[in-house]
Amino acid sequence: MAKAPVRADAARNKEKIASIARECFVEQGLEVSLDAVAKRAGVGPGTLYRHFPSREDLIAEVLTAELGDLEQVYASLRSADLGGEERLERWSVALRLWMTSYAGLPDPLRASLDAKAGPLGVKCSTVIAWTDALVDQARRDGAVQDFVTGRGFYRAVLGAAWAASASDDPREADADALGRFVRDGWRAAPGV
Amino acid sequence: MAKAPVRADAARNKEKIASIARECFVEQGLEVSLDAVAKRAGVGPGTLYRHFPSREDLIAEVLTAELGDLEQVYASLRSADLGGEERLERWSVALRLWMTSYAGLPDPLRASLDAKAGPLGVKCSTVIAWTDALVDQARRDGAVQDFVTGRGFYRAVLGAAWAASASDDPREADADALGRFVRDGWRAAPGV
Amino acid sequence: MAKAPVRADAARNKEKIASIARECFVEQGLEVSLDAVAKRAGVGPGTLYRHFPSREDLIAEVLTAELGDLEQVYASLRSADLGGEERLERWSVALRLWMTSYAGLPDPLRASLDAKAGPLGVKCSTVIAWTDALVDQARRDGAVQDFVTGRGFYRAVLGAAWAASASDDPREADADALGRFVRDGWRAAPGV
Amino acid sequence: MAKAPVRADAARNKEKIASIARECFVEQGLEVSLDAVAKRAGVGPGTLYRHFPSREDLIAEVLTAELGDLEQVYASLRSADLGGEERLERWSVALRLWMTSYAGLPDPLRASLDAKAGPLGVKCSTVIAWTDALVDQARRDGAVQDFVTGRGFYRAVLGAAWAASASDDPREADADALGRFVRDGWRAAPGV
DNA sequence: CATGAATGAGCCTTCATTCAT
DNA sequence: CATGAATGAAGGCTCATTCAT
Repeated sequence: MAKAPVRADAARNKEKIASIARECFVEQGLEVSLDAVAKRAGVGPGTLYRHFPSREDLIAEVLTAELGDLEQVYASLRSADLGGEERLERWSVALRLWMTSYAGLPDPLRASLDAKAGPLGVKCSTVIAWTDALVDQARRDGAVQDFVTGRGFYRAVLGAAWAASASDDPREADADALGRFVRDGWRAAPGV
Repeated sequence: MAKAPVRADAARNKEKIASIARECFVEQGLEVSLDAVAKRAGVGPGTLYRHFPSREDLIAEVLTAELGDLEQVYASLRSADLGGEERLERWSVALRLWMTSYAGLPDPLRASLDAKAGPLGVKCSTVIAWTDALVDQARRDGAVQDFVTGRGFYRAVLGAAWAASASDDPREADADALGRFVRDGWRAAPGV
Repeated sequence: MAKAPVRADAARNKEKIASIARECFVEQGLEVSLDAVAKRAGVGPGTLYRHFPSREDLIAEVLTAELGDLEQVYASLRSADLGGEERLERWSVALRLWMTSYAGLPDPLRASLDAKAGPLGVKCSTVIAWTDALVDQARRDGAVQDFVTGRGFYRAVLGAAWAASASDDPREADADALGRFVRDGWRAAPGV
Repeated sequence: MAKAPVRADAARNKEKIASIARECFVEQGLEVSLDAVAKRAGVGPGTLYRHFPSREDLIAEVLTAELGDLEQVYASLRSADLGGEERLERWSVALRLWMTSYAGLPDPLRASLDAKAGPLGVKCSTVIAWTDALVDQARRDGAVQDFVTGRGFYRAVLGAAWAASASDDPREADADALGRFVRDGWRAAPGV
């Protein structure tokens, strides 16, 4: 009952494609021609298609690597001796950086939020679960407002990440300002 | 004093194109084929191109109509007997609705924020100016935090509008939640 | 029985168009968009079309001015105290320069040679007649071979002018070399 | 030693396209719509594009067949027991016929003379090399004038071929007359 | 008579996806 | 299984010519 005798060369190919795709995404954004990726990886488009039937599959695969870094941040924040507020603030920064690993990433991320089934949706639900855990932890500290959920937090940060990502000009300031909106809101604190 | 002896037929055609384009945008989003718009408007692609050399020009034109509604909201808010907070909150809702008039609108809006020169940029700077005025008014009421600018407010609402706009499912709830993030932030009020 | 009360403004317009067209031809070659010419002349395309129903008409008109210069050369050569050979050689040079007044001119000139009826054909037949006269004169001096006709001479020079006209690089040398082919042929003189 | 494992079907397709293109060139000249060629060959425009990224590539390919004939002429002339003059004369005729295989061919040929890099330039440099060899051979026989080079000879014949090629009317006579110009020049032999 | 808006076929190119090899 | 050739429907854009104003 041999399960799946995954051929070594096939596995190598898949990995190769993913690693090249990552380079392309970094250099040219997520809209690169898949043909170009295949060519650069030294395989035919059919091979790419076999391993990653859709662009989203490829993105999901590539994002796994970055997910590793994010998980480390998550783990360290969980155990860190920090207030809930500080913890969540750091998480939102890490989240935003992850969401902007490649130009154009926020778009498929949003799509996967709405249609949860896709390959990206699976990856993202992990991140949302982490966010949920951190939000809960913060809630126990009384550090977040009642309406805040992990999913909502994730979506809000995603919107800010998207809005801050300009084509040429990174404008870190804008990203920071948007972070403040999401964290503090524009409204002057009641009673101030 | 014949400044622009706009020919009647040309004007009619331009208006026709814009109105058909609006229909197409509503039905299929902003990515529709321009040739399809032309065909449906009963004109050749060259005619469409004459009036609107780029997709952005067409979007800008179509958006002008919606801008009229928004201006009314602006005017009424300016003169309304409301606290700065309430005023800004209502503005943010109107802004969001305007920004999601068509599927895919937030994208060109963001692009026009970064490259201010385009035809959309011109339209949008008006909206930003209105936002600025309302933010200033609210600031005099002590209703907004110091870091808030009109442009920043606009961008934050845009991000929320984008994040809330799903392909199929409007999910009003999400839009509201995102509105709260932008208004109140996730952080529990200091001192709570 | 007023014949044709050629309106003054119409005449002025026609002249204006021709003069602007000449500028465009010099700068961009004969392939310029007629719309562009019209726009630069400050008239509508319809007006241009009324005066010059085809591109060829426009070229023919513009070429008339250059024709004036060429006629002067012709007149001076006719009366000059020169050998038939020298005379014809100088004519071939003048002819070639006229034929390359604008980039792309040789093409319509050749077309008008074959379809003699067109507006250009009329102009060119004058030039061919001059050439004929000079060839005859030279023949009486025993300076040309028997097979040479005015038309043939004209066509041979046209071919050389076309072949010498490169896009960027004028390469006068090539033009000279081609002139020698047409004058002397590649064959070593018999008896040498 | 599999150097180029050219797929059989691809090769067949490429050949098919080239052969259809040849037909179209013969019937309608070199300006045919490439889409039309593709359709007639029963392939999509993308397939044509894959094999021949530019019109020039297609022309170059099609010309290769004719080149075969020309090479045979070259080979037979090289070894023929002929005087240099006769040899070169025959070559000029073959050259002219090759240059007028299709309506409009002289234009890209001239372009490739100036910008030697393109796909046509490569093919043509072969022909020029052959011409050079024949000119040299003729020079050793004392059959050509000093100023004659292979390249110049080629260009002169090209100019004559262009000038002789009318749209409708082949006018063989004219072609012959132009041939005489290039061979003998219009000038009566010195000393006559 | 001038105007310039309208036409609309046609150009080349791209690229996700399929399928013969 | 890998390959890469083939597909073919768009896409945006141009411009000589016509004709309503």
